[in-house]
Amino acid sequence: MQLRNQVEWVLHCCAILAMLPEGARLSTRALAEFHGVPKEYLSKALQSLAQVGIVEGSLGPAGGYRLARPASAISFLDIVEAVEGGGRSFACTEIRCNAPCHPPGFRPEGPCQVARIMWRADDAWRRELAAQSLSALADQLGRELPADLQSRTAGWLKKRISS
Amino acid sequence: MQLRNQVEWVLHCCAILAMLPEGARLSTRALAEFHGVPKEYLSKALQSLAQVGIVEGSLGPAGGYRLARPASAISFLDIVEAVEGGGRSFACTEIRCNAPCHPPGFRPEGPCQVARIMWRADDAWRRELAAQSLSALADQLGRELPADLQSRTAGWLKKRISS
DNA sequence: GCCATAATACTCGGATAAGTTGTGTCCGAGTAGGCTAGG
DNA sequence: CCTAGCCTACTCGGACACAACTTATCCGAGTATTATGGC
Repeated sequence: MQLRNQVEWVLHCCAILAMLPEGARLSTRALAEFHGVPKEYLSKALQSLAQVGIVEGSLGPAGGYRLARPASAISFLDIVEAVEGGGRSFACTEIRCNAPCHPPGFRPEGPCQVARIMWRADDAWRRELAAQSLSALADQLGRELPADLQSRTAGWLKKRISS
Repeated sequence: MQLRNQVEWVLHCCAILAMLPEGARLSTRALAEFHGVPKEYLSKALQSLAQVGIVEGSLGPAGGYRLARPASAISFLDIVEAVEGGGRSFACTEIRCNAPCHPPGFRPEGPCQVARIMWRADDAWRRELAAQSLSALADQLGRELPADLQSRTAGWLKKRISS
């Protein structure tokens, strides 16, 4: 059970976007260069974010992406689910109905006991991610990153910011 | 992020094994027929369980699998990790080091802030699964399953039990 | 100087393809219990 | 009745095949900004 690497990419991209000045945009190319990942594939991941309204793209030169809502209103879960899809990690196929000693077409009421436990763990995972906002990540990065690195990064970004 | 269907299969198999009388074995074929899944592929999953000592197989006729330790000492996490592997769901490739404004070969101290949050969610998932034992599942099944279904199942199993 | 047009830089979406993983099948080797035949 | 050898049923492990998914790459269409050229 592995998450795609796109998840890592967009989380870092969102972190960058969250630290940008209000309204500033960054192009897919700039984000891809900054993280050293293929531009066109990253673009697909960012499109997924745009589709669910986490991020907002604009066309033309000086176009690019910016957060569609304040970073405090975007959770890790929002981002992960945008890329990875919202389904549960455990899919119950109701194999308990296949027992040859059961009458054919038998359907027990209530969800499978095994699935219930797996889903509860899944919910715990989701709760944890839902509790983490992008702004909290940005704050933490601002606190933990060495000052010289922050200023060098800010300088590099300033050259690539559109509008 | 989907778990394999093998996970569902072995969880149900373990539930059956946990409800068997002390020392009784059940062959892969019986388990596969009971759940309506391909015998040979299920066999691979059971081998994974045997490798980590959750289950114990024996050769020859009247051979088959039984739990290698009491059901109360087997957690859902044990079973899931046996099949799915113990790695984390989020793999951090340290793309924060790729920024072109950083000195080449730059390695920050401490784990990536993004990864820390993802790993915390992962830990919550693991904790939840580790807290659920096989015996708890067996108890719940004994309580919730209609009595007639239980006796029909018990009768079917009795014919297939070895030794 | 002003407007129309062209060039540019970006997003969007589809097509394609290689690599990896999940899913399933097949078969031979090894092992242990049961059955049969010969003493 | 006893024992040796065969048969059967099972696990184990490897090899193989197919499908789905991941991870890209490429290209054309659409759009908005900028640059250019004619008036």
